[in-house]
Amino acid sequence: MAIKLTDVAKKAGVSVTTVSRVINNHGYLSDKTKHKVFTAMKELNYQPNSLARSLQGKKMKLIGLIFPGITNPFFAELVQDIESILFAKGYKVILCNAQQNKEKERAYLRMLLANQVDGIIAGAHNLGIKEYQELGLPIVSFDRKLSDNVPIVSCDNYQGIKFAVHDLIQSGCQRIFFLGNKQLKGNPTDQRLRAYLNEAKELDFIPHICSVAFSDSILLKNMTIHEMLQKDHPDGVVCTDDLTAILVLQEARKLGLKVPDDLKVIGFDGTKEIQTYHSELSTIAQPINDIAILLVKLLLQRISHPQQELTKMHYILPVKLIKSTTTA
Amino acid sequence: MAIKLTDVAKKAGVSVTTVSRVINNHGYLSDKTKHKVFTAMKELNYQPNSLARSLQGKKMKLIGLIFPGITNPFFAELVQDIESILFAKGYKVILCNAQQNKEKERAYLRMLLANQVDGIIAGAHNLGIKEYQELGLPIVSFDRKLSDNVPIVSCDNYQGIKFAVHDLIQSGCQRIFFLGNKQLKGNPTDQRLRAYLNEAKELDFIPHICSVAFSDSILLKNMTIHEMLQKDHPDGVVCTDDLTAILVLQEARKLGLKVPDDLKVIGFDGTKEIQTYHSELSTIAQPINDIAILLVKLLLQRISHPQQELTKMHYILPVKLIKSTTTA
DNA sequence: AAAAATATGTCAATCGTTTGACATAAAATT
DNA sequence: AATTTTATGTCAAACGATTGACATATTTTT
Repeated sequence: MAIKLTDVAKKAGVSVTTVSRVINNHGYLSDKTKHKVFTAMKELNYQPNSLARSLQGKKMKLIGLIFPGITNPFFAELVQDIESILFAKGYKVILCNAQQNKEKERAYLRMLLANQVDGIIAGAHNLGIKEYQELGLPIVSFDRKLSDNVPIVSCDNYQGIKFAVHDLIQSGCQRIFFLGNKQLKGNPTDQRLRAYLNEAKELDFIPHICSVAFSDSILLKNMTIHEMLQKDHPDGVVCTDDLTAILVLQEARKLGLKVPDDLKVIGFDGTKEIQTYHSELSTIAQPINDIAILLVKLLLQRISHPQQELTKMHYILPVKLIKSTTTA
Repeated sequence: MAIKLTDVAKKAGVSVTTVSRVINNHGYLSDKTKHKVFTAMKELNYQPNSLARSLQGKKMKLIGLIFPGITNPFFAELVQDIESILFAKGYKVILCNAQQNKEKERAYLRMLLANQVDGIIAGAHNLGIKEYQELGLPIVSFDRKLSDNVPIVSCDNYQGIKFAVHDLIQSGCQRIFFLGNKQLKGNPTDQRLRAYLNEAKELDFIPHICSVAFSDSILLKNMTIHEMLQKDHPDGVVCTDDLTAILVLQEARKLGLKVPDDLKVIGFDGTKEIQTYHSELSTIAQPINDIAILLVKLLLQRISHPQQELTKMHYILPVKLIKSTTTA
């Protein structure tokens, strides 16, 4: 059995109450006793049982992270940053890969509740608003509208696509396609398509939307991209994520199209990984680390002041154009 | 406050004991009562408090995953697979990004202990054997020797590099370099260098080792690779991971070397991501999903039969050569 | 009709920790 | 020397669920 409070008390020659008081710094305590207790704890390598503590009302210091998965480098970097920041603040993280699965996400929510997490950072959103509202837990959301009382953090999606379109225009493109999800669901990411359409009007070019969904298989995406390139002859493609942009580059190569001469491509996300291992790709970089910092900050605020009114519901962080050779 | 046992009992019109019995299927129970209780649980959306249950000695159904991080696609895919498999078996996962940090890893171990995890899957190894032995927890390890009583799962590292070398030889290479970690620490991955050296002897070529560490920065890696390509003029490079292989391809392009004509490159890992987004790269593919399945299977065995003697300490799974254009 | 099996309830202890109430003793302040 | 402050101890009740002991019905089987 693991070491417990009574063992520490015995070793230190004090009562359990005193040990507990030392740990929780509660009531009067002499330096001598504190020292005795701390050394006993060290010698026995004592770790208070989180479960028992939190039954008493103490916080579990546990956060649930719900994301579609971590194989997309964007989510991998975001989740890793969030975990690191939380760990530094003494929090632990339960990882939930919800994929595109409603039932799995619902099961995760129940499980997180049963495990007394202090809060949730949600970046996957297969469920309706209702199930999130009913939780009665501090939640913050990345890039999706979950419910009226859940703050959202996102990058400046509108400005990002505006940058992208302007970059292509300045590089001389005339047939600029939008490649991404075309469904508008009331989420911040809807601004990407909005920005594209507005800029088309503004800059007077004809909008062309080629629709691929996040959940489409690679084969399907490749097919769609192949058809677009072959039939519609775009000279510029704005992609709503970097991975899709790379598929475009690969299909272009197969078709013998020269990038950037025949075709210019720009992505979205700007992860370290893509910038390192696909350094040719121009992209719109989301400030991943800042997003992570803000998500954590807002969540911890909600946790420590649950009934405090939210002054701001939507936090928009700036994006950066990273120009490379695919739009040279 | 969350719904608890007493609330369910009241709603169902039975005693708490009965509700607990229904949940744990313990003792005599009529279908009628079971039904009453289950409907009450559903109506109230009741979730038993895991903490309280596991104070009673029930398992937390919680597993700690210790890995260097998840931004490397190999670990991302492995961790995601492990999580999915565990979730399907009713387990939850605490994510630990140990990086290259001894202290962080130690802190994670303490934390996992305090949170009463049922076991640990370890893929990061900054710590010595001792700290892992002292845990008194079921552990399984990926690719590293942790301790005499911790089973190891790894791919067939030796065969992998042997495949790689043979592939380069068959493609006509004569100056084949090994690019990776050259330190031997008693881990299964040591077999990679061993295989290279043995094959050099066997096939009668001069071994050249270019050392880059997993923890080196990208800049440093690039510099090392640049020098190797420029000074030593290899015509084939065996890399111990795909990401490094891609750096080689990028540096080669900068130097105007034609791949595969002037230089052939082969990687190691074979993640879905690299195969999709760097489909040009020849590589040795680890069976990631099978590794995940086996790690979980072994861990759950250790958890359910903790004192059962281990019949086998090292599980080696086969690798596959995936031939593409960088070794054409 | 008696015996056995099934079904439910009451009560209390337990898991490890926290915390308030209360007692008491030593040290510091008047 | 009297009073206040500081330091520690004892005791017991929580937190929410589990489970064994025991009692008492209600069914089912002989």
